[in-house]
Amino acid sequence: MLNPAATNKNGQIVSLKDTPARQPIKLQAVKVACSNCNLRELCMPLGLNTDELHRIDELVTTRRKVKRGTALFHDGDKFTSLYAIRTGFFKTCVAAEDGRDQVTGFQMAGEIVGLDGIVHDHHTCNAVALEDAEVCVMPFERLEELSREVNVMQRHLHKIMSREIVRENGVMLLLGSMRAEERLAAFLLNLTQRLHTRGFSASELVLRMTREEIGSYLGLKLETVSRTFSKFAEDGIIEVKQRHICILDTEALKRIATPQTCP
Amino acid sequence: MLNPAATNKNGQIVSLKDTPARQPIKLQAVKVACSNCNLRELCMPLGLNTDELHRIDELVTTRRKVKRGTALFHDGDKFTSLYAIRTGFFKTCVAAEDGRDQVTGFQMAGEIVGLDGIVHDHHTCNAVALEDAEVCVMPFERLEELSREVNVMQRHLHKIMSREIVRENGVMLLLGSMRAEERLAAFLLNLTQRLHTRGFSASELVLRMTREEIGSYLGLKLETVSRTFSKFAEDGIIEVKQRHICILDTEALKRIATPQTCP
DNA sequence: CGACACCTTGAAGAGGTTCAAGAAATGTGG
DNA sequence: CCACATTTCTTGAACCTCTTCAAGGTGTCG
Repeated sequence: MLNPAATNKNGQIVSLKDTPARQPIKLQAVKVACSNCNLRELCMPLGLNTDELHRIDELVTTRRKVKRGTALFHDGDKFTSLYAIRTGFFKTCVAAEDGRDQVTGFQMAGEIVGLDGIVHDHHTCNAVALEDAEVCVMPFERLEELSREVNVMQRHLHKIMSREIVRENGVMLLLGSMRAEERLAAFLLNLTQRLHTRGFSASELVLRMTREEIGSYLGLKLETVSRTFSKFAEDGIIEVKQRHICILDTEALKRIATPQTCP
Repeated sequence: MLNPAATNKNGQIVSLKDTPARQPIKLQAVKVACSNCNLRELCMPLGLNTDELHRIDELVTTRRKVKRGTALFHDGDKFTSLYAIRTGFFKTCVAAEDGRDQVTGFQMAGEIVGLDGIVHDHHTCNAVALEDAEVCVMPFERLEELSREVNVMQRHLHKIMSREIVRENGVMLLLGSMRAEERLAAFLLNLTQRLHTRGFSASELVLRMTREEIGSYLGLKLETVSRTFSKFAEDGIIEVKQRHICILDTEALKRIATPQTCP
């Protein structure tokens, strides 16, 4: 029903409903307008009136392209803006002094990164593109101004931050009390659910990250991730071909991710 | 130098610099005023002018007492307010369907709880007092109104949320990539540092939570927490008498919490 | 004083890690 | 476009950290 292959030639996730212009036009020449953006319902509040919509078009003045493997921002960078992901896929990670680092999240189109920077005026994590990406730059001062004047925008900003807090609570639950299979099952369900929201298949996906990155996020070693994938495949729950995953039995994944205490 | 026993008869942490009135006066009769509160510098932004200070006094209309072991709010409760802790000590925890629950944080005087509720208009975790406590109720609508009108307040609210996000990033690093001793060392250092900020000793503390709650927070079993305490004690790093902890060698704890890759 | 919650410690066991080797995919330069 | 280097993934075997199960000790509160 839904098209699992709604990606461009690089396999990137490009859009919710249609594909943006592919011609190599100068970006500066393209009018950046949230009011016309097909991702608006993911980044922006609903229920804006015409006037408010125009106000919001003043928020994003520039877009920025980020090449695969490079950082949108680094730990320590001055904080100036939040970023709404337009295309591509990111990871955020924090680094300990001894070099260990921990992936704290994976972000896809329509999601916001950069919230970590607000508190100290400097970022405290790295945001790295896992595939060529483009983000909408939202200067934070302008965002604050806007949310003083447009109530729904204010509430929206607060919800975005609260959502991130709640998401991290969930990750803490995962890291603190789940076993390897439960973690990976929960991870796959989370990814597919978010992809599904964006119009993709709920049963087929292409992982944008390595086993090591998945492991870091889930508090496991890459070998454990690989083994657990293999186990799921043996059990007929998923099909694995490198980064291509087919989910054959969603219910089984759900049972694994949220085990029921037998009554 | 600093008085580690700046607690009231119940061992509660009561204040930053002096002790509030102990007489059993009706709370409604006491004028609630942030401008006079000795914890203001912990909850509220600095650099408010006189006018802004008075505006802020309109924010907190009521205080609420929470008995030890009872909840300030539950998972599922309607979200109405944020709470600034005035006295006492809280834990927040999320519950999985199967009954497991995960402590997501411990909060002390001057800290804010309730941020999880914003995104869905309902709370998604429980906030439970670990000792008799009192909180300042900050109706969120009023807080939003205030932050529309007082810029420093707006920025402050954003920083509080961002700080929580950054804190949780740190916990994810801990849960995802540290070993038991590292976790407990980091935990002790974090607690004492926060207590120190509030005028208490940096080397002596009384734990407000059980070994099980510490374990839940750190992703360990209570036995492991207990054993690790014992190990630290054997090594002469701390002294443990039930919930009374004396830190004898802070540097050792730091070395354990952030191991250096030998050069 | 007795009941209850909390903490400590030991011994056995399991789940995940570490180390290692090889296979598959991907990227690079001639 | 192919050869080669590099990265990524898989799988096995030994090991280790933490958990589980169990028992006893300590402290607290009605």
